[in-house]
Amino acid sequence: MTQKQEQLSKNQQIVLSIIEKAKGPLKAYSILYNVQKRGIKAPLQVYRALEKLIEIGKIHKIESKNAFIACKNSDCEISKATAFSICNNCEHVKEIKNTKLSKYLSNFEDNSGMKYKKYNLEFFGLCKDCKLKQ
Amino acid sequence: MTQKQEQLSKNQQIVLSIIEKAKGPLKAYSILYNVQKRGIKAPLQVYRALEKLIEIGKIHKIESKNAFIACKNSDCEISKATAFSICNNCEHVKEIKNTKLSKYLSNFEDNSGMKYKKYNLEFFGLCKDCKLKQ
DNA sequence: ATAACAAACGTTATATTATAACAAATTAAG
DNA sequence: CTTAATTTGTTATAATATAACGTTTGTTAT
Repeated sequence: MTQKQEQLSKNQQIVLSIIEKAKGPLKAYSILYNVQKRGIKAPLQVYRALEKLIEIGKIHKIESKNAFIACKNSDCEISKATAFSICNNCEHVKEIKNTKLSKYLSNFEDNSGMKYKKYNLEFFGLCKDCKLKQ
Repeated sequence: MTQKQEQLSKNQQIVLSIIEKAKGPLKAYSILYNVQKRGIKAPLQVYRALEKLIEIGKIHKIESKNAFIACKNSDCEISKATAFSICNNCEHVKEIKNTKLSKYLSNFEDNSGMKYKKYNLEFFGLCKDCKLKQ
């Protein structure tokens, strides 16, 4: 009856719920500030939860922002392949769910014939709202 | 006779030459350590040079590593569109120069019809050498 | 040449992001 | 139960990056 560990620990649940409620990506120390009333006192407790949540694909790190966002993409295979659009003006971040793109990148071979299972792609531009306003 | 500023400043030259000589991406503080004999004493002097060099496309930042690498890709238009392969084992980083890929990504439209001029893509895997050794 | 402006510099201090190290508590599985 | 693995709590500190200030240098137009 070997059962995969599916249950998140208390700290992991707390951190995940904050990130899922947020409208956009959150920084680690902003998460820390938000969870101090719930008993998490130290950065490391947050970073440990983040690490685990990334590992199991519940959240992603936006590298260019050092911020963390919930995964909205049910079929991203344990977060190995991620793509985001980032607005240069309002900083809005959206995960891109596009089968053609992910297939293209997963099958991409570089000039030496090498393939890569894991990638992270960040697009930058103006989101629709910001484009209109300018 | 309006002339574009092409000449790099002293600090910019120093920082660039260190990065160009390196085999792989360098961290800011490692650059700082390397240039202290040449009169650059403070982090900010390095970061300012890095910022400028990125702006003019001479170097790129590898976001997942917080490290900086010289641009080998003469036609990457002022560093707006970058792609790298990163070895998970030996940490070797290579800029990917692939016209099909860059065209594909530059022309990519997300599900809302939005296009992006700027992107950064980081592929992760095992480089050839590391693959053989395992 | 020189005034006016922009870019780069030097310096100190500090903010932000992330991990090391260690012991205790909790949880899962045999 | 008990062993192993994971998670926790805690303190300290490492690594990465920017703010704010005044000065110096370089460029452009007159």
